[in-house]
Amino acid sequence: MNLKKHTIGPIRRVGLVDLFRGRPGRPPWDLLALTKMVAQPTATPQAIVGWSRLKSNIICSLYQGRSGCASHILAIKLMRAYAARGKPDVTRKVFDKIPERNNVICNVMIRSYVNNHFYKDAILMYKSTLACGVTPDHYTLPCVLKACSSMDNLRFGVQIHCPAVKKGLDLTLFTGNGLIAMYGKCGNLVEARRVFDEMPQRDIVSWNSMVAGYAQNGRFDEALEVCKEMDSLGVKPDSGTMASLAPAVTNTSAENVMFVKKIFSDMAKDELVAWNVMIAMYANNSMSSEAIGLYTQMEAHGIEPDAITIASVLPACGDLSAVSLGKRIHEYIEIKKLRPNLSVENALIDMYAKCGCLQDARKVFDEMQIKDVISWTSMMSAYGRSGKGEQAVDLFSKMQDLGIIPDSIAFVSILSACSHAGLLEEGRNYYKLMIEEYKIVPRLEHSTCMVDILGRAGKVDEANIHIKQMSMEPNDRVWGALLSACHVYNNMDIGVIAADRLFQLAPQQSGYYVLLSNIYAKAGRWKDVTLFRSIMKGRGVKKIPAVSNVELDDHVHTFLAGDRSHPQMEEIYLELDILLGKMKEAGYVPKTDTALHDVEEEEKENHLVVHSEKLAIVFAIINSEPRVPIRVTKNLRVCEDCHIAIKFISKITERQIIVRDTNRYHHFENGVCSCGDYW
DNA sequence: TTCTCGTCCC
Repeated sequence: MNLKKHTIGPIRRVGLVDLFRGRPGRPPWDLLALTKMVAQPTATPQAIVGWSRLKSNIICSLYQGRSGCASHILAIKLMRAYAARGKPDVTRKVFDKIPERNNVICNVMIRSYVNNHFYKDAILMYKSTLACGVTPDHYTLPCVLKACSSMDNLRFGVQIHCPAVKKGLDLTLFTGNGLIAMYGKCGNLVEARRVFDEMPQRDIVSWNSMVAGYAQNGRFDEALEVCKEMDSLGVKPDSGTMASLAPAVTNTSAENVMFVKKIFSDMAKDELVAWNVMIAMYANNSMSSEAIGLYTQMEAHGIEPDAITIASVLPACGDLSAVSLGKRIHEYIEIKKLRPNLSVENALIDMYAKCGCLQDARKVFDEMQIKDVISWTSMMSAYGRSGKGEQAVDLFSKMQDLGIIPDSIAFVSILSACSHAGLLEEGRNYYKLMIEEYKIVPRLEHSTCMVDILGRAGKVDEANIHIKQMSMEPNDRVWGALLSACHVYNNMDIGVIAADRLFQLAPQQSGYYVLLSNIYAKAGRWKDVTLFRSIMKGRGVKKIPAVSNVELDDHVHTFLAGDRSHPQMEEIYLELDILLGKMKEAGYVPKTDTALHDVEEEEKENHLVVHSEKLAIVFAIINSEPRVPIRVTKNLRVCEDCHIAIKFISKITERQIIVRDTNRYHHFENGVCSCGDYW
């Protein structure tokens, strides 16, 4: 519709109102059309402005000397239009001008507040309507209950329950569902279940609310149980069921993932939410390739991704260093104008950071109109992982200057940045600041960072003391950090203590056996190394196979150590041989003392040559244009020999090589690594 | 009218 046809000059305005007056019982059709247009998400700013100019007089005129159904219809439309555009304050202005209010108008006002997350105002409005003698009905209560659950306000929720029972509304579908959701969200699952059980009729939302209640409170088995109960009663789960279940299936068993996958596969694939939940579930269960695969399928299905899809799939791109897909998604965000959106932008920063594209991450960060503590944290950890501790420290003070309060995770980020950059004093200060200024109780993650900071700086004894002074029981990561320090600084005494604890806490983690074996290997105690290998075998511990990923043309290629399965393998090994020759000419000496096995030097050298990251890098060299940076992601820490070797490779081939291991980033360029050989 | 999905650290 063209706004020009509805000129909104003063003359026309009087005309409209006159038209209305002349036809009691019917609102002027073109005004209604205008209202509808303003309510559309596609309404232009001009339309809104035009409408605003109308609104100041229109309501007064409408109600002049009359009150009636027609005036109410128009007023309600106007209120809804403003609420839909996120302006509950303007809605309220319209509301205040209405002389006689019935419960429909009050309901609309309350809902405007709730839908715009103004929960306190919604509850205040509810109270004042009660005071005015307007009685709440089966439209009012679900809405007010939603406000209670969003605020975690169990006390007021219970106060709603009483009048609901008096009127028998608790047995109606919508109010009953609202009660279940409220009790569930507020953690009173017994009461939620009671309401659920007493409802004479239930629908899919009742079931979903019940599932959500258990899932949100960490009672995952019960959430799954309710799903199975539905199934046995022939109630078909829908996309809402999947969404409700989502909190229950992050970091969960393969079995649970399969369960949700089954629900998804039995369902019509036309609902965005279902896809979003599936993608998020894959991403949250370290199934990044599956997440990306499903995203591609979704596009093929013609379903348009929204901001939530994007925020769910980007971490998977980051995880696999799939930067070309990440960039494509970035373009999509710009095309669909999904920015500004905090979650999307924060996810973008993280994706670029994990792909080693610091500048791109920083660009997104700088362009953001509003930044929250997560944005700052993401950017700090981006610098941290790349060994740019000073920049992280710099950001931390800027964040403080802006009055943004760092939370527990922000401190994990900055501490971890300090550890990667070897900033011992800064790390100590931040730890102190966190406890003394911000009154944050240190979590295991903070201690892990502190042990890491102390340990990497060679203060192995002090790190050991830190562990002894912890108020919480140290976990395997804390001991693992200490063991790594012992490995770097050849501290066998403390290393054995740490390893001893680790073998109790995480007997299946091969990495720790390898570290301790390597400490023995460095000391030439091959008997102990052999002993450990037999202990590992005896306990059924398997070495996690080293895997390196490298992206080429939107496709992720995976290499195992000693891999010969890749179709281009012959070419890769040939090229590797040539490269090795050049490297040795340039002064490369394989560093063999960290190899686990007690074998002859030459044989050890062969083991090292075929480490997965070397294969991945050579593959990328063969298949990509000169000077294009190579990005490799590894599932374990990069070993000392590979680190030395890649420095040579970066110089010989004049390539930037960016390797991400489990701990951090290594930007290799012209024979130098960004970590300064400190990792 | 009611339910439900996303971002940072280890």
